[in-house]
Amino acid sequence: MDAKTLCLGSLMVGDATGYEIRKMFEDGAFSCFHQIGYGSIYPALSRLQADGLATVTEHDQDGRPGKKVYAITEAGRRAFAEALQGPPGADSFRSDTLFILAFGDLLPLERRSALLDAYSAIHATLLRELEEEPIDEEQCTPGHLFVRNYGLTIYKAIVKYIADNRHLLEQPSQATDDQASTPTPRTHAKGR
Amino acid sequence: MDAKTLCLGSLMVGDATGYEIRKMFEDGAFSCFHQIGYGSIYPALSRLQADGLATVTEHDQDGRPGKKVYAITEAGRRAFAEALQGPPGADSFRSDTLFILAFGDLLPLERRSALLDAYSAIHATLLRELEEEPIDEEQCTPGHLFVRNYGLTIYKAIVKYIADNRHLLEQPSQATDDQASTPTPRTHAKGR
DNA sequence: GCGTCCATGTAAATGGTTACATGATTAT
DNA sequence: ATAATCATGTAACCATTTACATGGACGC
Repeated sequence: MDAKTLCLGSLMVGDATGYEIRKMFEDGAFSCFHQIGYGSIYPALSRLQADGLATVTEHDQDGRPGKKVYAITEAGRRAFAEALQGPPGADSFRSDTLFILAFGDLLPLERRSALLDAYSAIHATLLRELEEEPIDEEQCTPGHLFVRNYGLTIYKAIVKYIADNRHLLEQPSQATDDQASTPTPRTHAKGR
Repeated sequence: MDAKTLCLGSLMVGDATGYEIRKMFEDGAFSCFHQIGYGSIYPALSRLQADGLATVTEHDQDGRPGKKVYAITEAGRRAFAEALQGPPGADSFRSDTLFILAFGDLLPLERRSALLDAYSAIHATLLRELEEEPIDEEQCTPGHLFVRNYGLTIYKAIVKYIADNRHLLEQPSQATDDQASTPTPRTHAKGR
């Protein structure tokens, strides 16, 4: 899903500046399933405007760079509806933390604990932010509700999983507890 | 986390060809939290070899291109342990399906149902594959167990969430049930 | 016969992230 | 004072994805 469509989606919810759009993907409603930075947003908004899919209103503010509030046009709504038509691309999930944790036995115990703490904390924060985010009765569609609750549910499941299973990784047993620079070589399984 | 480190991780588990490494990220143990294609793997393996972090053994097979089995070296193990040291990058999750579903009220009912069915089915499949994947007693570390169970737990949570909440999106009530080319314009919230 | 699995690799294109450049206001 | 928030935009860099090129074996 390209940045243009993502921005159109934001504008479907309401008029916004580039700055506000990024916030929607950082904190807001969309944060759990897509993220984009300024580097994608501003060029996308320019193209949207050039293509007649959005309009701009400049609100000059003393000092600060003039706020550019974008609004979706009728053509923009059509283009968005059309973009929603095609078969969706596959989900993609990447987690360095989980990858590192998979090799936890190469790490000292404190580091394992620190990683687990941080990973739990970040999801607890995300959960809290989603919970606290006000739901605008007026324009909260069933779809928005569905994905919001989805986020809540998954974040909760993650926090719970870590609490319930961190003991698996926090047994001091493992190979080396000191940060040995020579990790114990294990015998490999024969190539299939 | 770059492709080189990812490949080293694969080789830590056991010797493998580029083809087999990709499978580990497509079906196997790592599939739930990182994915890479041939385009990243083969160049990475070449560089690994050039840097002395892996060795190759060519098993010529009649007809087919010679199988190149890579094995991690002692230097490779050290490099991998070091790569695990730094602070992990943030997780990244992207889902076109959830984004589309968030705007479900622009879609006809059948499409909403089809999307939900497909999304549930794919996670059910992923779940089954992870469950069926044999766990090699010998070399199954606590870390591997932790991330495997993590995958199982999350996939289960997703399938369950969809079953429990799809009704939110499957009410025929919504705006247009026929695929209207003019989606009902809603009044926007004032920009903040 | 046709499609899929095994198996490797390269090249181009796409597109996103990061860093840079700028600067006032507001809260601590 | 200092940090964070508001606010826009560009350019270089990096990396992944996609398409291409090749081809035998095996099951349907």
